[in-house]
Amino acid sequence: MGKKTRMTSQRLKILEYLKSVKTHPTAEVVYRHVKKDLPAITLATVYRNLNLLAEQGEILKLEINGEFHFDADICCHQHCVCKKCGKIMDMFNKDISNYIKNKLKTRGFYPDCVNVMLKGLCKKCKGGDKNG
Amino acid sequence: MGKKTRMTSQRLKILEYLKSVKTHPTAEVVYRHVKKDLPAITLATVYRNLNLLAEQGEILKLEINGEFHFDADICCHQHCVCKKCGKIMDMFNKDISNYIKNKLKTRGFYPDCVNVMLKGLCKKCKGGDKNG
DNA sequence: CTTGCTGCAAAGGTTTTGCATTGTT
DNA sequence: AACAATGCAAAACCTTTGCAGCAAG
Repeated sequence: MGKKTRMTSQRLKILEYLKSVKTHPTAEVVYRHVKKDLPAITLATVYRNLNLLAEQGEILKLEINGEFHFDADICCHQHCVCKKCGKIMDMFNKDISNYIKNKLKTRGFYPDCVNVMLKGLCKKCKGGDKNG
Repeated sequence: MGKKTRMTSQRLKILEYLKSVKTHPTAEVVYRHVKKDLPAITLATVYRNLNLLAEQGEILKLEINGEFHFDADICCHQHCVCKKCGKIMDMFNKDISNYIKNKLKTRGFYPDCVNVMLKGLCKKCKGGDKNG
């Protein structure tokens, strides 16, 4: 049985904000937005809630370029990260995730989550990149 | 054309060490091992070299649990990370990588690297985990 | 010789933590 | 009334950077 938790205004706002965007924000960005409605909130509280929500499986915690990013979309999808501008894009390809799960003859590993991350260039950066 | 670099004893040792192990060490771990042969080397030098080698595509830089890990095996493979003990295992499944590459109809993203990471429990931790 | 690389030390940035207080349940 | 969660401040942590001297080419 999971640890007992309480629903606070802070936690609710953080989750609502995350669910309202598709941008995979960092804790700092979540903090800046949530602070508009809850001026007294601190970054520490944001971190604590994001980590707790991630532990509970309510949100995803992604590691990108040395920072944690958070995503309220916990359905199977992939992430594309532009090496130049840092933009993070979602890619919804059920086939890929299903294929990986079916292929999993890992003999000795029991996965509960499959993370697919593509690094490269977005359309805009590819277009302007005459050297790459 | 790539930036001009020099092969130093430090860089060579770091690369040799990475190629000799299958453990995906952090910079700190690389530092501790390389220091045995090069007592004067500093952590800063290790970081600089690891980042340089990664930029040149000679090694992989992985983000796992808030730290960077390095891997001299640049062939297509996947990583399994145990959520309990932190162990990182390789999984060599050419099919998965090929499948992803073939499926990539990303319309507006130009990937040059596909990163597949599985999180879950290793055999040992699964065995001893009566609550999971 | 040139200039890329090193060691050293210090700084930078993100994330976590201790503690007294607050607020859910 | 319990005790989970908060705000505040400080710490912890990993990684990067400035600089003067060193060394690979």
